[in-house]
Amino acid sequence: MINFEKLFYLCPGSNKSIMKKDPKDLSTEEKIKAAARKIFTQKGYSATRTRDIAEEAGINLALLNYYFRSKEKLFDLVMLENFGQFISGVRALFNEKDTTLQQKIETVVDFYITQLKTNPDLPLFVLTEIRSNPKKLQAKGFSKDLLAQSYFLKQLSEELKKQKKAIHPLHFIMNLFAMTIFPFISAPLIKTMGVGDLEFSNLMEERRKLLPIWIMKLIQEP
Amino acid sequence: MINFEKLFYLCPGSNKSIMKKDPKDLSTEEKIKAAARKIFTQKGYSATRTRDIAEEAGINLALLNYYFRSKEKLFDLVMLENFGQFISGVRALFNEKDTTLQQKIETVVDFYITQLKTNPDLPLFVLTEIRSNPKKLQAKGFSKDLLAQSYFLKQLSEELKKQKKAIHPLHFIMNLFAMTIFPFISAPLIKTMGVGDLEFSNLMEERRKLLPIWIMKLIQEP
DNA sequence: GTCTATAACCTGATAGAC
DNA sequence: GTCTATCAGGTTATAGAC
Repeated sequence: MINFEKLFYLCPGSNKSIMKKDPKDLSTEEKIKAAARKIFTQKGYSATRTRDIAEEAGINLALLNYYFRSKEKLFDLVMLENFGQFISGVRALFNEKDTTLQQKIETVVDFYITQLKTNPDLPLFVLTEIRSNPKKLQAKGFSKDLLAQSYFLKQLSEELKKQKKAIHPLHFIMNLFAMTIFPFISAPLIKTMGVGDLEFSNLMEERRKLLPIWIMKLIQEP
Repeated sequence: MINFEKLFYLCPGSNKSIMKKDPKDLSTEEKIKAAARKIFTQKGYSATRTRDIAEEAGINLALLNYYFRSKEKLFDLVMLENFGQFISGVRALFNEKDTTLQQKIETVVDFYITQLKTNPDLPLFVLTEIRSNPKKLQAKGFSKDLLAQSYFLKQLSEELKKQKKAIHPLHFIMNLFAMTIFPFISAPLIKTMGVGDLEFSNLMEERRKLLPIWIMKLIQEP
């Protein structure tokens, strides 16, 4: 077993990164940020009105500007934290030296499924905002060597070489994230086809165990 | 080989469903619709200003309301066409009686990869709008029996039974669409990691061949 | 720090001339 | 059918009292 818990604490804005507090104990600033986070993530930048955030936070509209100056500044803050929560936790994991490839895959699947069960709106938010503003990625220090220099990629490449597979390792990384994240993104569609909330949740629990097996099988078998 | 081309013609709004015309030959109404389609799909409902659509169409703002009465009416039109393009084509395919499971999977992969190469913004648009307005789905006649009653599901279930796998068939359908669509959704992220446009395109071509093999392997092997 | 009131701006929609 | 000019409504941001 590896340091699974650690991932959560690495995520800025994670539920687990702050001690749980009674909403009444949060400072006004924190209340606004929490409300903004919730509504921005759900509806995106343009569809969110600062009035809604103020109401959700239980404070006055003017206070929002008092603390954060503008809607955009507040958004940038939330956006960076959401993005961090979505991806930064993986950075540390990718460079663990003392875990196998399979263990890393198990951890990624486990981490995201847990994360997305409580925060299903995150991927659509992150992907939409990245598309409409790719610059802010690099500002966050996100660059090509996050993956390229990672120990994870090294392990994966070696495994592929061992199997004599001349397939780009990126294919398997895409498969990993696709199979893990996509079901949550398309949940509204899946639920339209007669899958209830409980059944959906159960399916995701099954995937927690199935995905690592499947992904390893694609990597290892001829 | 099956009727692959047919799928395109079943898609309202598909590039292939209209003869290609010089933009100058399009009627004003068509020009507005095309512009609206482009900008709505790229930026979503709220972030789109009717002024932008008018400019893109090369006409005046007032004309937009003259032809379509309101922003929302225009959007609904585009939304239904986009949604149709994204999913309706599959309906017919799912009920072909004379193709094998594997052939259907090959066709779905082929269809979506071709579709998404020219229209990569479609999935994020469709998924975002479905989440914020699930009702419009049923209005379009989309219901649980699209999949539940399909011949595709029947074939898949039988194959699983033959392999004595007690795994919900939905898992494999999720895998199919996830592995096909997700790479396009996350393209901006992938390109940040040093993958150029050409390399990305090549990777997708490789997936056209690899995905059916992988998906069948997961279904068939123990 | 927090509120009310209001300024400044933006956006969708329409009136009316051509 | 197409345009210019403008209205009506809503949104962000600020001024100023407490």
